[in-house]
Amino acid sequence: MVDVAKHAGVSHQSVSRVLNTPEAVLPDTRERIERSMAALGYRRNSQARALKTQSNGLIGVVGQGDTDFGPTRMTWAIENAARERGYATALSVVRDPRPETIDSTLDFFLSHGIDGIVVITPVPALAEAAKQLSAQLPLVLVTSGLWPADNMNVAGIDQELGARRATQHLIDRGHRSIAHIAGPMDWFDARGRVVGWRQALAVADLSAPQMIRAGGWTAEAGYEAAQRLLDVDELPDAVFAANDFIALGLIRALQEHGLNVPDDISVVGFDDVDAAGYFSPPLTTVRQPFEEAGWAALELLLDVSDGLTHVPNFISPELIERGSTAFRS
Amino acid sequence: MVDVAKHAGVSHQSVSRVLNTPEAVLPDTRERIERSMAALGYRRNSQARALKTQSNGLIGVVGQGDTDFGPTRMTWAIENAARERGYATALSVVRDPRPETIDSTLDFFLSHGIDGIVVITPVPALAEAAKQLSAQLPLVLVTSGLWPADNMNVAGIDQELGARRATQHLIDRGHRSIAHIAGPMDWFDARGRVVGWRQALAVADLSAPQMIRAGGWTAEAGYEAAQRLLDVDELPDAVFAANDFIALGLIRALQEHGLNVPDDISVVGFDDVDAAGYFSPPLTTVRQPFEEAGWAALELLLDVSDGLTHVPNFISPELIERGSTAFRS
DNA sequence: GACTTGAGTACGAATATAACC
DNA sequence: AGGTTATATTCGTACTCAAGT
Repeated sequence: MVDVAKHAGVSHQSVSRVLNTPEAVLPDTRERIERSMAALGYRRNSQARALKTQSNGLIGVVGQGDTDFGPTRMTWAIENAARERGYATALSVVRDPRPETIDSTLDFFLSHGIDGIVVITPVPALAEAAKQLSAQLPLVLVTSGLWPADNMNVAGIDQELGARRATQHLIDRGHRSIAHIAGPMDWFDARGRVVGWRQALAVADLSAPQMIRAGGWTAEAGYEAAQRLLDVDELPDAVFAANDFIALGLIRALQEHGLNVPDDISVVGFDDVDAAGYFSPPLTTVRQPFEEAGWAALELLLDVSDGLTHVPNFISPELIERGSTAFRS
Repeated sequence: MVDVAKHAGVSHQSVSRVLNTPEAVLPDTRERIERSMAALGYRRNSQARALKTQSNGLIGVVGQGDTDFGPTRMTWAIENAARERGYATALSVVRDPRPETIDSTLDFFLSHGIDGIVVITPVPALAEAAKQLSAQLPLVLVTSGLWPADNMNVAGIDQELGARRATQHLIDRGHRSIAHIAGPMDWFDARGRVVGWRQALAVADLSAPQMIRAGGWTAEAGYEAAQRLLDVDELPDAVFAANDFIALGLIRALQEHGLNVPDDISVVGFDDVDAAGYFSPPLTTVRQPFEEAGWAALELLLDVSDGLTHVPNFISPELIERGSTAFRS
């Protein structure tokens, strides 16, 4: 910056002004300075700027787990939104949800001078840790509507609504006995989907026949859970699976039992993963609007940084009908 | 830091020494300073540190595209390796590979004071842009072995070897006519797998019957490509699909044509996605060691930062045998 | 002389205050 | 006086160099 000032024959203060309040500099002076900047290939040092302004244009995203579909997509969406707004995105993945691991992760972020954090928190452990941190810096939680938002800023996708839509879709097709294979119940998403399923059944005056808990979000867990579903005497008309991969494992188990999907039993998934349209049969599922939710989370974070408060913002998912659901004969 | 110094009754320089060269300070002085730090809840300001040291502990990872399996997993793996080494990971996703988009992305990174960049570059466009940048800061390319590594530091997974193993697996089971559905040919990975396939066939003295090009990495693209495969008179014994989702679309198309997998035709995929074991039939595929490759990339980057040069490091993938391949009757 | 500590300054941009026309 | 530009100082850390034991 001093170099530029020297080159343009002005003081470094004028150069700074061109960068920050260009309207307070005479057009010809400004132009001369701008030419000098271009000539010297000047680029503003972000470290020095960060030191002075107490802000380095870095947003942290804390995620969990490996390659779970939802969190991954959400991370990408937030990165996209952040970049549009001129922020870089720092990533931190919590591999195992023990308190000390989480603390060290958040601490790691804190010590790297982050302007704000978006915590994608599928499980309570992360949410609790985030709660403590929210006193220290702007923080937004991305999770389902189930989290008791006491003083926390939350954005996300309305899991209950998605589950209601999935269940209602089955009800509309004449199914009366609609089971649910839930995801890992420590996940907010899993709980939200259970609640939505129950709500839809209650509104239609149907009882909730069975709920099987899958041990994970994978096809393997779905397959295993399906074995337990098949163990009972009376099979349901339809099953709402907590995600697409669980649905995939379920379908496989059903087929191995000589059951046809959707003729004997309808199946709905959740997520709309890329391959869902090419399962056998193509899977009816619920698509989550991650891009939109990512935007919402970032806007919320920026508002929080500015000291504004906000109402939680939950985006609505959409049902995608394919071949795994049919009218009950 | 001055506060800590005042509290401990020493100069700020001694405090700095405790942080950077603790052995150069007397144990009791050090202890007193450490107590003061704890008492005041002192934490070192990373912005100021970055300004002085010209390094802020930030590694950039530039990725491409949306949620393609490989790049995503690789990103996660690098983040993991970086954190173990004390670096934060900044993420930047290039959505469309036009030169100006790429330049602005890399520029964005540069202006955020990054110590080094890992570019996960599946396509030439990104690789070219990265090449120019490598003069300005430590940079490592993650890609397949196909990239002509002229002066570039490259790490990755050996795509050709993986493809050879997949093809050899089919050859070992008595297949003689082994087709390939390739991924998008602008991807290095896609090209590497084609080369590996051809190599294995050549070694076994078999001709390469057909290569169909899929328009993407999705099941949809695989399904569409399979239609073209089925259009010709003579069907192959087996198909090596460029990834698992293409294989999924292919299998679906084959089944719609009344063909049984693996009895009529064997199929091998690539990636070993979570659901692969629950396709119908469970998919034989090639598993890529992303964690290991992520480590390799980061180590390479740190070496490059230290001015060392390195030989390219390509990790070997592994074949996972499941039910989609059988011996030729 | 070996070792420990302190004073002073640089990093590069932002800004309050003063000087200029 | 009002609009521009310049001077001087600040942010928090690291590090050189000198002083003290």
